Amino acid sequence: MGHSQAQKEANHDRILAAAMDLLRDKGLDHMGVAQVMRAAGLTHGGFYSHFPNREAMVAEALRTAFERDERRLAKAAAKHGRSERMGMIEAYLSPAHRDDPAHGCTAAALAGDATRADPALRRIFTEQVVRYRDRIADLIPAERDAAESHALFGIAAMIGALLVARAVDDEALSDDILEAARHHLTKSM
Amino acid sequence: MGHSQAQKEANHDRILAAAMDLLRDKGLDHMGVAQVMRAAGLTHGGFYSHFPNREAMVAEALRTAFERDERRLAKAAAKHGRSERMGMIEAYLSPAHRDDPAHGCTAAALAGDATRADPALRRIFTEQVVRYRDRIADLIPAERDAAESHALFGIAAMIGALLVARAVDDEALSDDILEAARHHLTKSM
DNA sequence: TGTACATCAGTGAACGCGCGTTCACTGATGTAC
DNA sequence: TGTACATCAGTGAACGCGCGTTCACTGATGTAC
Repeated sequence: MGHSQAQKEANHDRILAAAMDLLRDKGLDHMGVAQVMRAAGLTHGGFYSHFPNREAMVAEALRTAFERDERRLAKAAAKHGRSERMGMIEAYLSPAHRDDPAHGCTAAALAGDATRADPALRRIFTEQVVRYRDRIADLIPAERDAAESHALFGIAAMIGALLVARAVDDEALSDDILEAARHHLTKSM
Repeated sequence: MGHSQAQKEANHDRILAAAMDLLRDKGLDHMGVAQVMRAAGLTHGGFYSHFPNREAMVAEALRTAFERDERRLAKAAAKHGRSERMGMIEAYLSPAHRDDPAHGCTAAALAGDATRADPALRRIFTEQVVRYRDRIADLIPAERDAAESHALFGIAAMIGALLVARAVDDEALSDDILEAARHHLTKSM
């Protein structure tokens, strides 16, 4: 009830934060407007003074989530070193990351949905893949083409491993998948 | 308009075939009962003389789709040989496979959805991953544990590559992803 | 072999529910005097 | 500095649409005589 510019901005941030978590947790299709607003502590009607429609919120949440993931990677990548790269792989393919999709890699959480998503969302997803490729290729000591190829493979393999590890309902098997991916990726990097 | 046991069985098969295609094409959540029935040349009301509910159809379609994928792999795996294995990887990671999900690998088509699916469906998915692991490990000349680890990594990497290649809206980039995965996987196999 | 009858696969209208969106209303905020 | 007024973020009921499910009905199939 009532409002102020500062309040509105703060609420917008809370809505967006809720949207990002639900996006990664429930997927593109299963995050409802009312659910997001409830998670942000508001009622669903007020949604439309923050976004023109659901689609716009999803797009902004996706873009913002990618920006933050990207910034995190950039920060980690700043301190180069082979052991750093290994550490990133270990962290990405950890049970902790598998078990907390809501706060994990957005690209992995949405890779499955992206195929069938609106063109606008696929565009955002694609741009992020490109950024990841470039950023990771920078870390690989090889000719540019080889480095980019290596990076693309690494991205695909890590996302695939995380996805399948999450899809499977047998924890031991899921651990095996992560372990296998950690083993083979750290070996080839 | 009338019926016969033979007709019903034939219709059941057509419904199931339509369901499998739509399952892989649209995903677990976007295949509608009416849509499946229309694709099978029937009206939606008759659905319930074939299945108790939507969930049962999805489960049967998923099981059947996996059985067929599995049989195809078994047949291909029968003729062993290193070049055969390479051929399987090449085919799996081909643009043709990427561009025709409706008739492609069911596990890849549904890896994203499986995470958030009903327990019953996750069970089916998991059992298929296990079968793939065992079947593929049989082809790898190494100690059993190493072979299974290699198989799990290969499965995850191939699914991941296909998924990301499908998600991306830039064909050149998508081709690069497939190419990178083919390169690195055939090298390590 | 022909005839009357029961069965049930398939039809299409209707129902209920969830969800995105709209809308009349509210009350605190911020502004004009 | 105080007072009257306009704005608009947020509320909660209501609407429309899609989709899974139900149901009364149909007519060819298959059976009983």
